[in-house]
Formats: sequence, C-alpha cells, structure tokens
Amino acid sequence: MFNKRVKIKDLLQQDANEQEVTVMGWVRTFRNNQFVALNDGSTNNNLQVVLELGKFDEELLKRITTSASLKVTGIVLPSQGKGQKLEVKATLLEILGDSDAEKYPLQPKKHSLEFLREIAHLRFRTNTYGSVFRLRHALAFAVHKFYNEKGFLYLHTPVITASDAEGAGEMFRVSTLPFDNPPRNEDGTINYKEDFFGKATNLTVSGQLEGELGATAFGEIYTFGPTFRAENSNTARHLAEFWMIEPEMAFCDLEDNMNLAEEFIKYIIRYAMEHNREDLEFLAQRLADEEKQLPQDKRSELGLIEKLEFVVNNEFERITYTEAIDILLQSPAYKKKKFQYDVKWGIDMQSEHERYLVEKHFKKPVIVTNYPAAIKAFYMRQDDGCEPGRETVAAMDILAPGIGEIVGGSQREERLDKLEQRMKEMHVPAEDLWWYLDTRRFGSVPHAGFGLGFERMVQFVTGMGNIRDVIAFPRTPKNCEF
RNA sequence: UCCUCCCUAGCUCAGUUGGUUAGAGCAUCUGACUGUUAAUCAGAGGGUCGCUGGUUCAAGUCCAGCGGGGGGAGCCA
Repeated sequence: MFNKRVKIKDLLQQDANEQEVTVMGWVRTFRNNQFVALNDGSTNNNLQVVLELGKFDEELLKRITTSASLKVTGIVLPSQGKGQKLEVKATLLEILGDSDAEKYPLQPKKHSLEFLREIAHLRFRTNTYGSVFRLRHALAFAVHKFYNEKGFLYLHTPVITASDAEGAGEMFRVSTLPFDNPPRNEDGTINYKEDFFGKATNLTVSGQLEGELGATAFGEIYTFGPTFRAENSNTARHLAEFWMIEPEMAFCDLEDNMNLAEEFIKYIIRYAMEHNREDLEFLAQRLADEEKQLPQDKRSELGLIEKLEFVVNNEFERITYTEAIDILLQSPAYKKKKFQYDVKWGIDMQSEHERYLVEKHFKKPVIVTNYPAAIKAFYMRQDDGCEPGRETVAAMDILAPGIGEIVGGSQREERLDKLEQRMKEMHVPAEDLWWYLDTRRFGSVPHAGFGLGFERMVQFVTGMGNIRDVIAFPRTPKNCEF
C-alpha cells in the first residue's frame, strides 16, 4: 500500500495537527545524525523528518545518504527549529532504496547547469530543474485549458509525413530501407517505392498544413506535439526535437490572429504565476543571484516575476515590418553603425535588429506584421494594394525580450489562383499538396494561425538561458544521450 | 556550419618565464559533537592534467590534429 502516502507539498500546507502520516521521498541532506531533509518532487520545500537520538539502529542511520529513498511514518509536530513550520517525528523508518554516496554524482552543493545537463537523468532531483519542470507542466496544462475554454478542437497531426514541401528546414528521413545497400532506380537514385510507405517520408517540421484541414471543418483547432528539424543549429535556443503549439482558425484574419496569440501568451503566463508561485520565486532568486556576478549594464532591469507581470499587464506593441525598418534606420545604433548587418527595406531582420526593437526601443513584446513576400512562406496571404516592388504578406511574428521569435504566424492565402501562382514562383510542388489545395477548391474561407515554440515559452517564463535546460532530454547535433 | 574561449580530484577552480613529489574549497570516508538548516570541528583517502602525435635534457604549461563543452553568429520556433 503506497497510495496512503501524503505529498510533502500538501503536508506542508497543513497545521501541525499531531496526527500520524506516512511520507515517501528522496533524501536531500541528513544533518546532525538527526534531521532528514526529505523531498518528493511535489515542491522544492523539503520536509524535515526528525529521528530521535538512540531510537534507530546505527546501521540504518548510515544508510540515510543523499538521494536514498525513504518511507517514513511519524507524527506531525510544530517544528522546534527555525527553518520550517512543522516537522515529522519518525516512528517508523524504512529505506526503500540505498544510494551509494561515493558514487552518487549530486551533492548538497551548487552545480553548474552544464554538469547537470550531462546527468540529465538525475537533474530532476535538483531544485532548479524541479521548478523548471513543474512550470513546464503547468504551462502545458494551461495550453490545453485555454484552447478548451475557447472551444478549439485538439487535433493530432501526424509525426511521419510525406510532404517535403513546406520548406521549414532540413528534415529527418524516416525509412526502413537498409542504409548500406538501398534499392536503387536505373538512374542510381534510391527507389522509395520499396520503402515502408512506398514513398520518401520524414519526421514532421510542422503540423500547420494538416491543421488547416482541421480548421476548415471544425472552425478552430490546435495542435500540440513534437516537431523535428535536422538543422545543424548549435545555439541556446534551438533543438532538433521540440514541441510546438499551432492553432488554426477559420473565419479569421491577421488581426484576430494577433489578438488570439497575445491573449494566449498572457493566459498561460498568468496560469503559471497563479499556480506555481513558489517555483517562480525560486527561479527569480536564482536568476538574481546569477546576475549579481554580471557587470551592472548586463543585468536585467526587471526581476523575473516583475518581467512576467509587466508582460501580462501591458499591450504588446504592434508595428508593421515597414515601420520596424524605419525605426531601425532612425535609431542611434544604426547611425553609429553599431549593426553588423545593413538595414534596408526587404532584408530579413537579423537577431541584432530584433533585439534592438524589443530590448532597447520598445522594451516589451513586439508583434511585427506584413513582411515582404519574398522572405516569407508560400502559404501566407498576399496583401492587396501593395506598391510594385514592395509586395507584402499578412504575416506576424511575436518577438520576446531575451528569447527572440516566440511566435510565427500569418493569415493564410485562401484564394486558389493566388496560392497556385505563388507556389509556382517558389517552386513548391503543387501535385504533392493536392489535398491542401482542395481546402481552397471546396468552400475556401479566410483563415489564419500561428506556431508557438513551447520550449522558448518555457524559457521566457523560467528565465532559463539555455533551451536545453527546459526540455527533459534535449536532442541537439551530436547529442542524443538518454 | 563559422568566430571565439575552455577542458587539471566526484564538483567548482588555482597552477608563475617549461624545471624536483600537481594544490585549494566543497563533496566522500573515519572520529567527535548533538535541535540541525548546503550543521560544525579534527583527520584521511582521492589525479592517465580530454585524446593522439610533435618540439625539448625536461611538457599540466609550447605546437599540430582530433574529441567534448561554453559564449556569440547563421538557419529558425
């Protein structure tokens, strides 16, 4: 019978009622041969278990080492010590699993995130990752809660896909062919007709195209699943396997799309702030301590919680691409030639430009809309009435301080002729996407959607600087451990 | 993929112009103490200096290649 155990988080919220309880967890520290700091993952706050001197066998006490797992039954009493409101005076103590202190890599001391990343299977047992992953859970739950309350249908789009048409990046090939000797056509190319699906297949880079199929039947749908990019990206904000949320709405234009994205982001942040306050406070303190070592000018103006409150309580700035370029051209940074890359209408904005807009100029999340058609995807709706040479599309990117692009979306091109013409221009094979084009053939409607990188959202909320620290088992180039 | 920095004990890091037996703090172990808060005090053990090769009388230290990691950039979410 294990299910009679009390979660430490719940126990710590009770009064010291002198009742008997049973708790289970892992030892964080064992002080003075008397005090066990026990943690069960429900909170960073440890339960103090008191072992009265002489009551327990010496050999048993020796086995209470860092991360040994314990079952403790005892009486909940007001704590005589200072660090906690209550404690459990043990009457029964059972070691469920020993932990060899000489071999166990985690110690009751500060470890670097780089080291902990190498022991990702154990890092959940630290306060930092405990808070990060409880927050990740809260955010994921809030995503579903938000869309459910809005009447969106959760659509599971496929992980394996045959469409290579989206151009969102390099793809991972999925195949059961023998890679050392695959069947070949007469011209030497690989014969995918012999492959499992009878054609070349890959892991998905986006559920959007399938999402549009759902939206043009259910009205509003969202997807929330894993996404794969085989880019050789070695940065603190890229993963080869990450999670993305992609809502797609029929009868929806660019402005509706922006409104939803802004409301959505604020909702899930607010949910985390309400439900995981202690974890946020812990991470805020961690970040503040870390920044103490930085020079004054590199430190954040706002603490983590102040930053989130600011985002939740203020409107996102909304500007067009053209306005963004004008701001950059007028900026002191541009005039002093501080930018490494040149600024002019038509460029794809570089990180330094986006950072200037978000972190220096507006100091809040910014939604940039109506990008040049030439630098955006084929499915984005072409703006009407553009002057020649300045064609734009109804795209919108949300840029967040410290993270960069957190949302990318657009109103979709619902006019069949315009879509087909654009696909031709961009060499997207229309015959492979016949099913996508059918939505424009049969009852086409104005519709829009966006993708939100979930890990980047978790980074933003937790303040973690490296995306590898907000996903349980990060997949990056040359790294697929665990 | 490019630029740049780093790799010394379980962890974090010192290690001088190349020079005898490579150090510290924390952790671990042993003992003491016992209402502690990353407990404290005393002692002990613990090293293929990332790997391979080169220069040299002599390499942790200099050079080259490879591997791994950090920061920045590109690609993007």
